[in-house]
Amino acid sequence: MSGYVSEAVIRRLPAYNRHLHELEQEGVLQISSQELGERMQLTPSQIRQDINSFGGEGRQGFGYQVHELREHIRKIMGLTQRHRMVIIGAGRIGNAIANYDGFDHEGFTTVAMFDNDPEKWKQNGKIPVYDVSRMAERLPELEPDIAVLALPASAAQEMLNRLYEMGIRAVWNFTPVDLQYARDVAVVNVHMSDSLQILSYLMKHQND
Amino acid sequence: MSGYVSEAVIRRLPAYNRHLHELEQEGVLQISSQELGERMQLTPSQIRQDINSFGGEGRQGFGYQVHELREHIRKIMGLTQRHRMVIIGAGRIGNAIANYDGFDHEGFTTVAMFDNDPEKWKQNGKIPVYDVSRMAERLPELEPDIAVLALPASAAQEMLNRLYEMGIRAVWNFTPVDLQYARDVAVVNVHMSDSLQILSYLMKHQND
DNA sequence: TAGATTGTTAATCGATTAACAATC
DNA sequence: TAGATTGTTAATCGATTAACAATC
Repeated sequence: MSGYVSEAVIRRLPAYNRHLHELEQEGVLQISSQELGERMQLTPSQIRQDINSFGGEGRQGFGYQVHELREHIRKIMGLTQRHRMVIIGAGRIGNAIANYDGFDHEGFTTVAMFDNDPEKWKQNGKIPVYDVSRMAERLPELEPDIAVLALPASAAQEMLNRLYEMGIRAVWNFTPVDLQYARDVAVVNVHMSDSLQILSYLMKHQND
Repeated sequence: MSGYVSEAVIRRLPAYNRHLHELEQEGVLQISSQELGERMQLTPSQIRQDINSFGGEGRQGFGYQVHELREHIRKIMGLTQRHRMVIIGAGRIGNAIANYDGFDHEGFTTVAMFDNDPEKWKQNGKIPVYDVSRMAERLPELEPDIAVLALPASAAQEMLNRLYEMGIRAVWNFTPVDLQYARDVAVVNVHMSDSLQILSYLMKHQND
């Protein structure tokens, strides 16, 4: 039965999606919680708990239909519809995201970028780069549902506030800032420095 | 007393470091678990439990010395020493990492990149790009302690194996692959697609 | 049907929060 | 000293694991 999906499960959903996709490509049609667990390094018990919590269905004695289960996951994750992203900041990170084909392939299209440097106001491959001060005019026609923050940390919070006023309710944050936001906004952080610091910690404590 | 530091605490360490750094820059000398908790969106209780678990010390009636606490955290995270990184893959992601000044500033220097495209075997700003097939010859003089995987997913696992043979014991993985590795290797993943998919999930379930 | 594996309840484990005595 | 806030123990909460009856 599909009830409350815990944060812990939500964080694992992309891994389920990824592993089931791999299985599909290998031509595997059906898999038990035992086998999937070995692959994903989770216990069979946890696999079954997880799948039940988000309403996936298996068949006693057989296991789970790979394709059916993946489609169910894609549906509840909102991956069956396309998303339109605007990237705020056309620096290294902004451009790396804009040019990474993978996201487009997974349903996330970058429709425009914004920067305050006039040098950058030009077509960048398929993606136009606009003046960030003209964002309010541009957004209605662009119809983005996600904004990507790839600008200096010092400008991040105020930009989020502006984006909120313009109707943006989902933000993918690449700045090393813990943003403050209303409860009706979804924010996911990619704190790369944090992740590198964790690696440093693990290196130092490998033998503990 | 400094005992076992849980995974959950390790994941929060970079945020402590970041917030204490901000406080230092604001000229704040001392802070209570109450105030720090408000800032970091954690309960005072958790702050005290966390700090005690990694051996930080406060003073009853006063709170924690900001600078002293941060230095303690930097020390146990291994951030007081420099790290030398090699980036495997000189594509968009590899270059974005190489050229992001922030990491260098925090003690992580990129000493070289490797790629299999001869077009890219040249000096890239301050960073040389070498032939990936010559990695074994190059690594001894470069003395890296971290390898960054920024190459196609299909090549990631084998590259990790090769790097292990060459003595690398810390890997920062940007490929969308769950790698298999020996217990004496530290691996931290930056699964950007996963993070974007989680955003998609949150957008869809904002009103649940 | 018999065997396998799910769905689900119960037990365990770990992390967070609460409470308060210790002490600066 | 009195007030404030830590350090630490106990209580609670949530997530993971184990167990097993249901059932394909």
